[in-house]
Parts: sequence; structure tokens; C-alpha cells
Amino acid sequence: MTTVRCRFAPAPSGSLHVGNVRSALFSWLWARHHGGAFVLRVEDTDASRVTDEAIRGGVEDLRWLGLDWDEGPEVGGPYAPYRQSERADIYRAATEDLLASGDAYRCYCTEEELRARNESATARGEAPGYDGTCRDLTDGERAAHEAAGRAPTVRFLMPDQTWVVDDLVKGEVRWAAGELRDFVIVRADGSPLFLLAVAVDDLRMGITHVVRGDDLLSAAPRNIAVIEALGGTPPVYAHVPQVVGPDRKPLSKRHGSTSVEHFREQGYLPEAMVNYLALLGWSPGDDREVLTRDELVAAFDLARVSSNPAAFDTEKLTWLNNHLIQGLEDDDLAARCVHFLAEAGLGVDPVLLRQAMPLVKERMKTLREVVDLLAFLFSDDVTPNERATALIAKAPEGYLKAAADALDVLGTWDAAHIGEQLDALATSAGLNRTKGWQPVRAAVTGSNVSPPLPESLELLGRERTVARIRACA
RNA sequence: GUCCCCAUCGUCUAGUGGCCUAGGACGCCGCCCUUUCAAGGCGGAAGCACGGGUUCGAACCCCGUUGGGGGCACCA
Repeated sequence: MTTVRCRFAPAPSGSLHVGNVRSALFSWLWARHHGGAFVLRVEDTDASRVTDEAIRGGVEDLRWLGLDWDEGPEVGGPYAPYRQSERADIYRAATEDLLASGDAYRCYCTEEELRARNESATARGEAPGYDGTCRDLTDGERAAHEAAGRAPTVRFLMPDQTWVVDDLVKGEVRWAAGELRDFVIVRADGSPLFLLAVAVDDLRMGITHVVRGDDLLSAAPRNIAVIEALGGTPPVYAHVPQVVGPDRKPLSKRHGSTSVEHFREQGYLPEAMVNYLALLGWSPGDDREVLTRDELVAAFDLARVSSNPAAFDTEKLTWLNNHLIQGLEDDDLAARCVHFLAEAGLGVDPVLLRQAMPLVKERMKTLREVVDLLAFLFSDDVTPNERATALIAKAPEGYLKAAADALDVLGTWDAAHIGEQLDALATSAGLNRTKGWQPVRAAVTGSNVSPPLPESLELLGRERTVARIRACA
């Protein structure tokens, strides 16, 4: 029995976007479901556009989401290194093997020549793609090219046969002989290309299942060809459909912020992201929508992944976020809120914060919203906003002063008694509860919207409450 | 152009020939609850892209059309 080994191999480009993360999640879920290993590998063969910063971003995102890896950056592993830019020797050796066995050849065509031939092929109504010019060069021709100073690329000789990929998600996908052309695996400067590196790494790292976006579906037969030429057995592929935006176009920069980092900063829970993303293109088969990480791992099955592209819906993510926030223990929730409060410049009293959780948890769509909800508790700068000002202005003459006086001498300072007192005040002024309480809410919180009033005042304390009401009276 | 992938409510999906007068969730609408805002409860509107087959019977099978998307790079 072979152990399942899955991998996630992002091209580092800063914080991962939610589409990439979903591929990573599916790969991770499959590995964990089978008790196998999850490998993280950095695909930075195109070194020109990679920065350490970008790599760190992706690593942080995965850690935050709780998609832990058994092998890869920061943790090492038996197949290290896990950065393609550090595996040059391995690719060089593979290239030598391929060249020696005749599965690859040196190609002297220049980019201009290739482009020109592609254009004329297209003009003739023929399919573009490499025409095999350098496939069977004689030694003399090769020598002539070398003498002319042409630096060759290495091109993989794609066997002229039907290719079949038995994909876990897409089913059996086939390409007729001749459709897949020879492709470059090593640049003229000697650096390896993606199509060489993935195949070599998946083979050498013992990957059994490749879960990735279906934009790579057509790369699969080429990956398989290289692996087989190297004498290996290809992994099983599972190409999951793209995540698209509301406009049904693949997720990209123009959809605004779709990075994991963005959602983290907005105060989305990693649990919500994981739960939501898992449901994007997959379902457990029953009506469950809210699942814990363990439940996801237990229920996940690549065969149940939908084969059509899914649109990312922030509304549902947000609902799930609020739903999960409501289920959090108060201590846990409070701890997660601290960062946002601090970021907003509010000095946080941990005890008070903890006590305030029951008042705000069903009101928070994101953790960030705790700032607006509880600012009145952690700052005495409660300049009433426009609507609050209007409410205060509308209060009957002397109403707020009476409220301050009454609360100042209230026997027991707790929500129940405060509520009774507020009601008594409203009644004596001939106001209903809504009309009677709003001016007080406005004076104390500076807003027309706040957590439940009596409970809020209890937490605020008599002194601060009375002072604020007097200031507005 | 060519090859490949895809097609159930606005969105995510259940559905693998009769259990479907198509189920759930988000969103939306209405009502209830209610100190604001939420949350919650109840109810509602909303869908099998189109056309041909196959079959006693098609959301489910086949073909075509249309519409999306991806590949055909010395990107990944």
C-alpha cells in the first residue's frame, strides 16, 4: 500500500488568492483524509519575478488557514530542497538523462523564427505549435548552428501517440496523436522550465496525487510524458475548476482584493475561509453547510468535486463568518478581537473586552467590526456622530439631565436596574422605550447604533455613563 | 483558427432514468420577536441554456447549437 502524498506548489507572488488557496485546501484535505503527507513546494523557476517577500506571504497564509505541511519550506523533509530555484542540479541531471535517451533534443530555433513560423502556420489555417524543425538535426547542422553562435534550448520530444489522462475530477480526457507538440524544458540560458521542473519534482518527491487548477489540465499529458520518459510512474491527477469572480471571469487583480491577506485583515476567521472554500465546488453530499475542519477531512472526496467553475460569493462567506463567530467561546473571540482594537488605537481592558463579547458576537460580521461596536467602551472620546447629534437634539428639554441624575443615584448598577430606570425615565417623559432610550444611547456611545443599552452601560460603569450624559445635557 | 474543459434558482450546490409538482444554503421579499443594530423564528418568490434523439419514462444517456473558460510561450 502506498501512502497518499499530495502537494501544493504555488508560484510565489505574495499573498495567495482564494482560488489558489482552494486548490491547496482540496489537496490538503485529500492528504489528511487518507492520513497521507502534504508537501509544500515553491515553484520559482521563473526567478526573475520571485522575491523572498512573496514566498513568505504564501507561507503565512497557509499557516493562518491551518493548512499545515509535512514537508517543505521551514520544515524541511527527505526530499529537500523544496524550492525549485535550489534544485538546479536535479533538473540538470534529468535533462542529461532525457537528452541521452533521445527523449529530448537541442533546439536552435530563435524566438523570432518560431514566432514567424507560428504566424504563417496560423495564416495557412494550420494549428500553431512547434513544427519539429530541430528534431532530427544532423551533426553537421548542429555544428553549423553552434558555430553561428546560437544557444540552444532543450526541447522535449512529445511521443506521437494518443494521450489519456484519467482525471479524478474531469474523468477520462484524451488528446489525439499530433495535438501535443514538442515543448521547451530548458531555456537557452540553461534554466529549467515549469514543464520540466514539475514533472521531475512530482516524480522525485513521490507525489501520488496532483490536485491543481484545471487551467493546468492540458499540462497533464506533458507532465505524464516527461515522467514516463524518466522511467517513473505518473501520479493521479485531479484538476479542480477555476474559482471565478461575480462576472464569471477567472479571479484576478481586477476583482479587487481576493487575497487571503485581505480577508484576514478584514477580520474573517480562518475557519470561515476554510469552510467556505471547501464548499466552493464541493459538497459532502448531504445538506450540511457548516462543517468543522475535522468533519471536512472526514467527508472530503475528490470524486465529489464539481467540474464546473464556481463563483466566489463574499456574501455567503460573510454569513458563515458571523455564524462561526457566534459559536466561538467568549475568551477565544475576545483574544481574536484584540488585534483589531489595538490597530484602531484603542487601549483594551481585557476583562471588559471579555465581558462585552456576549453583547457583540451576533452583531459582528467580521472581527474588524468589533471596533465600531465597542469603541465607546475603550475610548472616552465619544463625539456624537450626525445621527446621534440629531437624537440628542430631539430629546425633551431636561430629559438627559434627568437621566444623568437618576442613574447617578441608582441603587444597584446592573443591566436590569438600569433598564428599569431608563423605562421609568421614558414613561415619565411620555415616551416609548425606543424614543426614550435613543437619546441616552446617543449621548453615551456617540452613535444611534450600539450593543444593547443597559448591558453596555453596566459595562461602561456609572461614572463614565453619567459623565457622558451630562456632557450632552 | 484549433484542441480541451464546462453548462440545475442571482450565487454555492443536492440530484447519477421513475423517490423531482427539482431538495438545501447564501442573498432577496414578507411576517413575528424587538431598546437601536444585529441575531433568531416562520413563510414566500426564484432554476434544469436551446434543439434534436434514445426510452414506457429524462435535470440525469447520446448528438448538435449557443454561451463561457483554458491550452496551442525560452509564463506557471
